[in-house]
Amino acid sequence: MKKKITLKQIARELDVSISTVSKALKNSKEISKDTTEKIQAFAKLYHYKPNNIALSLKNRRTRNIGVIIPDIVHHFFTTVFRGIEQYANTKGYNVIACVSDESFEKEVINMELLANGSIDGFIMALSAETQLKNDFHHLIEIIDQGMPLVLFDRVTDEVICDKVVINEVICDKVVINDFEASYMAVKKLIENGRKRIALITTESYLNVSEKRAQGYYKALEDHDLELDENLILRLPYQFEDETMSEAFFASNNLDAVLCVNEIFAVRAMRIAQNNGMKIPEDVAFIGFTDGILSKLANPALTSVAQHGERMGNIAAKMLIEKIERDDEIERDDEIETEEESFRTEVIKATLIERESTIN
Amino acid sequence: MKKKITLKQIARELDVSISTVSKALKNSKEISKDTTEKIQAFAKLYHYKPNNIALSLKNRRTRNIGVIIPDIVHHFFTTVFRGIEQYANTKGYNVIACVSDESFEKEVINMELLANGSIDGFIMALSAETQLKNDFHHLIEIIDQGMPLVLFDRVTDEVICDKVVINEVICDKVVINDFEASYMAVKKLIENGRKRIALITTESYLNVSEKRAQGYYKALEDHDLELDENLILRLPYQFEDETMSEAFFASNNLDAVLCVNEIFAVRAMRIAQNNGMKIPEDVAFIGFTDGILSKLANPALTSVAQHGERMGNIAAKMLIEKIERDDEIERDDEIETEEESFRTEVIKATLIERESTIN
DNA sequence: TATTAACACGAAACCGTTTTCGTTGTTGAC
DNA sequence: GTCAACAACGAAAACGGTTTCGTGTTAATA
Repeated sequence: MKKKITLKQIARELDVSISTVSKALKNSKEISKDTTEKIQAFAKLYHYKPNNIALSLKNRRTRNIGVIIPDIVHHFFTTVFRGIEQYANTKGYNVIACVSDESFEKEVINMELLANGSIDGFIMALSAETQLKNDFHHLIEIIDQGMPLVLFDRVTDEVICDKVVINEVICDKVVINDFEASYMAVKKLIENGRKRIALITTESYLNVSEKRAQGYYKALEDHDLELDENLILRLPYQFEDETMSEAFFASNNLDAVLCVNEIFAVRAMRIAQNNGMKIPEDVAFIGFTDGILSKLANPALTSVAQHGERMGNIAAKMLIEKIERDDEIERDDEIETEEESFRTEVIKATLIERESTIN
Repeated sequence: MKKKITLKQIARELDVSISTVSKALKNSKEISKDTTEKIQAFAKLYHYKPNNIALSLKNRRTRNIGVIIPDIVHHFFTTVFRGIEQYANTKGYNVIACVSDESFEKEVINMELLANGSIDGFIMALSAETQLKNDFHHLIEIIDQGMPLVLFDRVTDEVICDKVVINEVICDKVVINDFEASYMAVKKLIENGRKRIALITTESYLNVSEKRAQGYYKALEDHDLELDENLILRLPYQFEDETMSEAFFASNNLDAVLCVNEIFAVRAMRIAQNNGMKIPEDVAFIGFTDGILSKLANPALTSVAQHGERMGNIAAKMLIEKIERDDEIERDDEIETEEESFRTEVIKATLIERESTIN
């Protein structure tokens, strides 16, 4: 077992100084050709690689980015994660992953842990509990420390106070146009002749669910369909099948269902089928999150693609740009504080039509 | 924007030395009560937290563990990941995630990157390409450097040469009993009266698929069923639906199918159903990986649970134990080199019976 | 021949901690 | 009054690099 070799050891072995070794390995022209070759040969032989930790300390940059997501066994989040990882890797960054498990406390703890030097910036989606509590002090603190932060999907909303937008959490964001996507989906159903369109959603503190519900309301309204509260089913985020009663399908005479995620949709389809309904003849289904479930469901589910991978790419791009811009500013002696700007990138969702709506 | 405060700044501000601050914050009795209180109050006020990078450099321990998996948008791997993350967090470790994307090269690059000080140990599942090439020099190098390594699921096999076990990659491993699980699944089908049992698997370089195939062979043999090559379908890992021909189901008169993963199973079920076959009356299905697809398929899929979360827990436990044991040894002056021991932990898979086999 | 520039290298500071080993100043014992 | 013991603190090394700024040697120039 040979531990990794250091500059110091190379220096001692070749009887030169540490600085000489360091310079030689970077092909500095300060060092003679002979010495350089000798050192490089030796370094290669012993597989010398500079120690990342030492570099991080020196440069005050880790080339790590922290990603905090509510759940890892979750198609959409992993898709975003993949997008982040992909982009980050091409730029020479590593990803440190933490899972908040939908818990406020774990989110806070994880952030504090990572914020103490381990990473150069955060990309995260808020936990359900955080959204419920509406407590963002940990985010604000992070931002205050000058640590770049990008929120995606589950972001904080603008807080409007006396007609003034007071958005406490000022940072870059990446979202999809949930409202419009939902609106278009419902519009599509209406155009297909559906009249009794149900909505299956989560309890409403989840930001995205709420926006999707809003799109649903607006679409109904714009097409002169009455909003029937009986057609709206609000389920806990993690629910058991019994919660979704067959009665909902049997008694409501519904002919279409919009679900805020694909799991709800696939479960609902099963219950409807068991209830003797034909899909899409009797009832059409549209879900959100175009994941593997949508593709492999029977019938295949029409679904709103959220383009998670692209979202991840963009989030990573925004973060890394900010990190490297900060880097430059720090190097510049001229402290020309160009006003920081924060963007909210909106990705357009697209409806993938499959068997559950096409007849 | 206030950057994080350091010991040095506290020291300057309070007009004491850095060492005094450091000691005071750890309640060293070397420092007077007065000074200690003053320093702690100041530190608290400015939210002082020690810099992880500096600590890592000093302690030569990062409290990070590197996880390399072939794919992140993958139910089983994310389950394991969750298990790793869970356990690691309780022990104060963070997880750095890298995705090899089933590519040998990316696997090597990621490992080299992480191995230079960023982490204290690896947990990984081999990429498909790595298994195909049978090239493990990167693993051996890592082990040689004294970096703890735990393989899970996709592990290296023992290489047997002249009746001597030459397993080049000597490290801890966590696997499930693929052979037995497959055997039991087929046995169950046979006991249910199935006689023409098909196997849908991947191309055979994937270690686990091969073991599952072996279990299938053995079960047939032990129950005096002939092995019919026509009943075995080998598909590329990522395949299009067209590859899985309806002819396979139509012409083979089969009455049961064992699939090495749930995606294959769900797709196969669809094709069979489209072919007019009733599940489970005409044909029964069993898949591997008891994921969300199995639960939500229609009919629900009987599936071999691989207990990914437990696997992750155990892998993390094994790794962290090794890391901390190394730690102790390093601290010990007595260099009593107790022979290193490596374990292969086998997790027992369990068959979750659902509608696709029960009639 | 004296000056100087180029060359090749080393010393030391620095990143932010921890920790060992002094170094003071005070107190108590003899 | 001397000495040891102790309390309270600081200096410095170490972790593994990078980088600035010398410094000594040689060769070219005036």
